[in-house]
Amino acid sequence: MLRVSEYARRMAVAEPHTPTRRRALRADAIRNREAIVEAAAEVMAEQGAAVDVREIARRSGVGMGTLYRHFPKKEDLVRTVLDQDFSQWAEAARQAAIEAEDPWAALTDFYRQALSGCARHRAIMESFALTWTDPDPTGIPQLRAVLEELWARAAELLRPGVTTDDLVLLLISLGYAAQFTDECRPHMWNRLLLISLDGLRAEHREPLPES
Amino acid sequence: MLRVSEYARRMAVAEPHTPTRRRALRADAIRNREAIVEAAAEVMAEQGAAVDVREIARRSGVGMGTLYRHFPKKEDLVRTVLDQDFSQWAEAARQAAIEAEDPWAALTDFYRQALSGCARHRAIMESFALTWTDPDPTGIPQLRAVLEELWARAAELLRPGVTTDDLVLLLISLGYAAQFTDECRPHMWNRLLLISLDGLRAEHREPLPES
DNA sequence: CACTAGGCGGAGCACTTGCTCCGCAAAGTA
DNA sequence: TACTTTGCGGAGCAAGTGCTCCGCCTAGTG
Repeated sequence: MLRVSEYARRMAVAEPHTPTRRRALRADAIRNREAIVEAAAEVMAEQGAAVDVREIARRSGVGMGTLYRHFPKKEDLVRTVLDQDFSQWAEAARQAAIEAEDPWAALTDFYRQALSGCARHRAIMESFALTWTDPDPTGIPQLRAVLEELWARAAELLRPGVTTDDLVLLLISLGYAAQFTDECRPHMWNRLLLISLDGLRAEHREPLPES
Repeated sequence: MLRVSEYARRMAVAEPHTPTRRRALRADAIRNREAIVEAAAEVMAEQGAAVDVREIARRSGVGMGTLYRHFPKKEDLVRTVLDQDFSQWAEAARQAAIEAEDPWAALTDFYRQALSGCARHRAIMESFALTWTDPDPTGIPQLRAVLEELWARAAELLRPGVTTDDLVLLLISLGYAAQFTDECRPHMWNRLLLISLDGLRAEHREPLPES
């Protein structure tokens, strides 16, 4: 019969990275992990997810071995950063919306906040393309939920037939424009936003085509 | 003193690919060149310009040497295909516009034609990103000219303050949406288009922000 | 037909990029 | 402090991709 400590060691060998670790992470390991995520977020905002892993290691002042110890696949790191940044971004936009006075201002402020985020974070825009058809999308449902609520609040003011999907696609579409023009004409997307939102108003009664 | 033929040969050695060649291209060379461009156009529409050169060689039934003889850099081939496809695409959209009955229908038909092209040609969409800030842009001026004309024709019907640049950016923005949703919801972009165009109508008088 | 310039094919080079391996360092423990 | 276990660093491997090199072939010519 095995003693408990013996059993624990065997399990630890069998699954060294199981959630119930034998010991807590070492202090330097925690520091390094945080530095990696921070550097990755910075560089992914600038260049998107296709960045060289060596660049992330360099910026975080850490070796390749360390990086891959914490994140066995590049994809793991990318997902971690995306989960974090996408959530923060969506939450900031939601806050902007709930602070608004009326339903229409809520919609406008939501888009304004969200789009200024898109303009400065390449990886977030890219993540739409990845998660749009993903069976287990990361953040889209979170975003959909917010837009669903804004849609419901503004229902009376919205053109008949407009769906939450339309609002999501509008965000993605303008997000691309925002990123596209960010360097040479930083706030040009505001004009398109105003135009599009006016097109969403209830006074337009021409029915929208089936998608 | 040199004989003329001798002189010509020396020149040919000095600049073997000068427009005034010593001889016309061989028949097989012409066939191969066309096959390469055709295959490249096909694969770039599917996958964008980042495609593997070997894939183009394979599809055109030609070796790497042949491909690089005709197009010394991948960039040369990409530009050739893009010039061709972009022009065809822009021309098709222009045709759709001039066949329309009234100025507003012209604008609508132009966008509809252009966007259905965007949806099925990745490289054209990508080329916007490349040529937007390019000092010597390939096709954008051509496109701008058409939109400029449509803008002038529809001036009375358009919201005050709307510029040709707004129309260009709207096209790019919706083009992204069209491509984005092409696989799962092929014509969803039509809804956004209708919404955006309604936002462009003269009845909206709220001034647009400076860009 | 014979000859040759021009064209062809694809193995292979150079570089990038995701990832691994293993000798070494140092955090945590008794 | 001495020792063990966890973590660290970066050279180097493997696969992908742009491009070259060179021996062979053939279209066009006389």
